[in-house]
Amino acid sequence: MRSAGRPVTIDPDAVASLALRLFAENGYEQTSMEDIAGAAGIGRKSLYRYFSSKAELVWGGMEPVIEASGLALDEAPDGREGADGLMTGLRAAAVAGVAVIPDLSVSRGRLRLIAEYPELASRSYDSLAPQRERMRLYLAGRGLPADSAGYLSAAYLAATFEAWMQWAAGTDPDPVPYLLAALDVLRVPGS
Amino acid sequence: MRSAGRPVTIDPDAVASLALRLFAENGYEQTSMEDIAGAAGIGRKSLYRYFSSKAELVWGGMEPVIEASGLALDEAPDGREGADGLMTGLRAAAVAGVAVIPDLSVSRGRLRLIAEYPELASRSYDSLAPQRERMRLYLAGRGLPADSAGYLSAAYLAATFEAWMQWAAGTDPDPVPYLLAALDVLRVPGS
DNA sequence: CACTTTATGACACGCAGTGTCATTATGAAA
DNA sequence: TTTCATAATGACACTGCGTGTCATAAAGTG
Repeated sequence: MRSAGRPVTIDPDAVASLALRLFAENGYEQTSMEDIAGAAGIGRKSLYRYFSSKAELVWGGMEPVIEASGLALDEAPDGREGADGLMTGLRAAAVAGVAVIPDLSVSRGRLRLIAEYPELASRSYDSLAPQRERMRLYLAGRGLPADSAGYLSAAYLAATFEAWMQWAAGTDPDPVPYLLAALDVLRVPGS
Repeated sequence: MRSAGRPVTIDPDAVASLALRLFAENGYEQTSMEDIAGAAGIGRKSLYRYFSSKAELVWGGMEPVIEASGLALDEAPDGREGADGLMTGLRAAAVAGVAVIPDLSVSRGRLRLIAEYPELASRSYDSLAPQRERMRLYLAGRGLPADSAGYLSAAYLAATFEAWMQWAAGTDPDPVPYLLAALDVLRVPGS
């Protein structure tokens, strides 16, 4: 319900896109927030209003993917289906993220940047934390012991993240085979 | 072969121990590097000579554990033993780290601090990177396809890290059962 | 007693991230 | 049109991490 006030004039997507280009050209660490703000024609403080951190400029674009993956979990059948059913749910969640990516080459650029700078890669732990919790609840809600659910969701996220990294490093158009191969290293305990 | 020069007067272990105490008392972010240096009776620059970052004060103490785990991999039998043999190697590596910990309660303190501050937890990705690479080579050197080795080592580290977190959150003296339970979510693909 | 080596810390700098506050642009109401 | 409320904007200042430089002090060696 916006009724009054100055409307938004900054396009966050355009700014993130610009930042990504600057990072690719001059390097992530060599590009300061002030550089980005200057190139975008806005002030540094305004930049921080849309992106809470420098890393957010890179990771922000991955959020729809993560969100879609979480939604797929919620929509999975909620009966007790056993270990095979759980693995099917994990596969569905992993693959669901791919569908919402408008331009795979942009995501590849993001992920390559993340792979190149440890500072960005380590942020995967934070960026994927909500998804880890969601996965944990999904598994625990289907009969998996609480501790196993925690271990499996942690392993799931690490494996799928590695799959995305592997895909980004190459030139294959489709990330799905990478994701499915990554899930092959997982196992639902007690089955 | 040190022949001349002023000998070391700073005890890094004592400084890290002091820092850990300050972090626990006043909070990690509320304790600046200058606070720590002041409490230790040294200068800020000298503090940085022994610890390359604030996080290093916390994570540094975990390095012997990680190193011991890596050594266990090198010492594992190097024949082609199949999937069961590989899992045995992983278990040996995970458990080997426990043996070198002089005082479990200190490690518990470290890990609780890491669990409390996302900034520290996300650093696990960097701190465990050498171990991830070692594990990858171990697996790839025993017949596992290169991509599977990458996925499995990523999942292994995430699961065992989560196991350490779970152990640290509780009061059980022995972390080994947590580690073994975590490895139950892993699987050697193609078997 | 020189001499060499090395720890030490004072000083300064760049940059991330945060807070405050005055200014400006806009739509809505009078 | 004028006034008013809303919200974006950016100027300024500040804390703290991490880095670099450089002069000084404390030891062992010849």
